[in-house]
Amino acid sequence: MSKRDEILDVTEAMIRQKGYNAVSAREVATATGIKSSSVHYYFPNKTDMVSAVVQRYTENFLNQLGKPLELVNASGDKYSVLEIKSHYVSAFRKALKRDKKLCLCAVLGAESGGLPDEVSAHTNVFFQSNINWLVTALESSSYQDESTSQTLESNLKETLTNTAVHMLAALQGAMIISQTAGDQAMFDRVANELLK
Amino acid sequence: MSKRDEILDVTEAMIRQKGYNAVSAREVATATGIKSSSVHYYFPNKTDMVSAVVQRYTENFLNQLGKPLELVNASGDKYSVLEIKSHYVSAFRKALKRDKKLCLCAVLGAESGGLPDEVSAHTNVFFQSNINWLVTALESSSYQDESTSQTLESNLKETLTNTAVHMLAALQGAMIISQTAGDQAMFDRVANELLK
DNA sequence: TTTTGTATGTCTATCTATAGGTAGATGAAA
DNA sequence: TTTCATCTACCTATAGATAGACATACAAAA
Repeated sequence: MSKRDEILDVTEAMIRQKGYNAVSAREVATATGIKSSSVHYYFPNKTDMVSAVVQRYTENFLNQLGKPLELVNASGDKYSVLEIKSHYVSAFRKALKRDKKLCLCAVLGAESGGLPDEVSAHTNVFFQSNINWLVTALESSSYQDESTSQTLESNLKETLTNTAVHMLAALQGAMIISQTAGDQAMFDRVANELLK
Repeated sequence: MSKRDEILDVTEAMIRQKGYNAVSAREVATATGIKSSSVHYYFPNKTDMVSAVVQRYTENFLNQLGKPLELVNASGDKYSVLEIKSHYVSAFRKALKRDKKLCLCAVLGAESGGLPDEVSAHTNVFFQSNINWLVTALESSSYQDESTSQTLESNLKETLTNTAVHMLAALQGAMIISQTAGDQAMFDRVANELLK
């Protein structure tokens, strides 16, 4: 792995654990076996560095989700609404349980009032992309789903957006509460509610 | 108002906007018209200061909610489940719309991995108290509510805890997304979903 | 083939600003 | 005359950032 990528990895992990302002170039440098001036060689300043982290994180996360219109299960059938939700919840569950850390953008979003504009803008992109992904995925499934056939089509997108924002918000909040309580079962309570 | 309270006010506001590590004693001092050494007169160190902020915040928040077993509406009737939920959602809506700031504990929870233990412990108390409040309030209403009569009583508390954690998580997440997006309507989308 | 040039990645050393915190003087109030 | 609340002055550590030296590697020119 390139040094640049190592720096991004370390920075991401540290921010997810402690927040933007608790991470310094020196600390990142030490953890990657170089000096802080070498960190500045790759990223002229902290804003650039963290912006790169957020962009890469967003990309990776969306890749992990896959294309919202190409989700098929083991039998080759298009995902149902419930399967989409379950798939989406799993992405966050993994992030929490595998890395034992919050979502990067939950942390940055919480601090967003004190971040460089560029960083909070990228954080917002993460949120908006997630909402888009969910709406797109749910939309394609909803047309095949009888339960929504009563809904006027003009309102469908609005309704799905509400669902999407709700899911994203609940999952972000669940990770925060779960981590603060030191109890992963808190996350599962929310995850289960979302799949009811 | 006492200088001590002024310091707590300013500190709370600043943390809610920018996070724990973006707030310094000097900044707090300047905003309250004193010197940083005077801040240390009231609070020997930052951990003490922020712990006091969190405790006061939790107290105030619970006071604002009222006693969970004494909630009555205009007609003098005990709150229904929906009324309880609506009452609870309103408490956060106020915090967001009046102060234009996140919940203090959403911010601290997100940073909790990098906070002094004492501070994150107090943050956790906020979360647990909220969950308790909701479970207690919902419990008293659920006994009167037909829709839950099928539920086995032994499972009721578990079920209500799931609902409570879910609501808290969704509201915290909604505030974060809303603030990052600079769009309060995001919060309302979630609030409406929770009251469906 | 040797030399020279240029880019890459790293370092040491350093700057300025700010952080958290302390010591101890001072003046007003009880 | 002691307590309270404030100040000035200061300390040490760390933050973000920069300048410029140095080594290596590889490519073009002599």
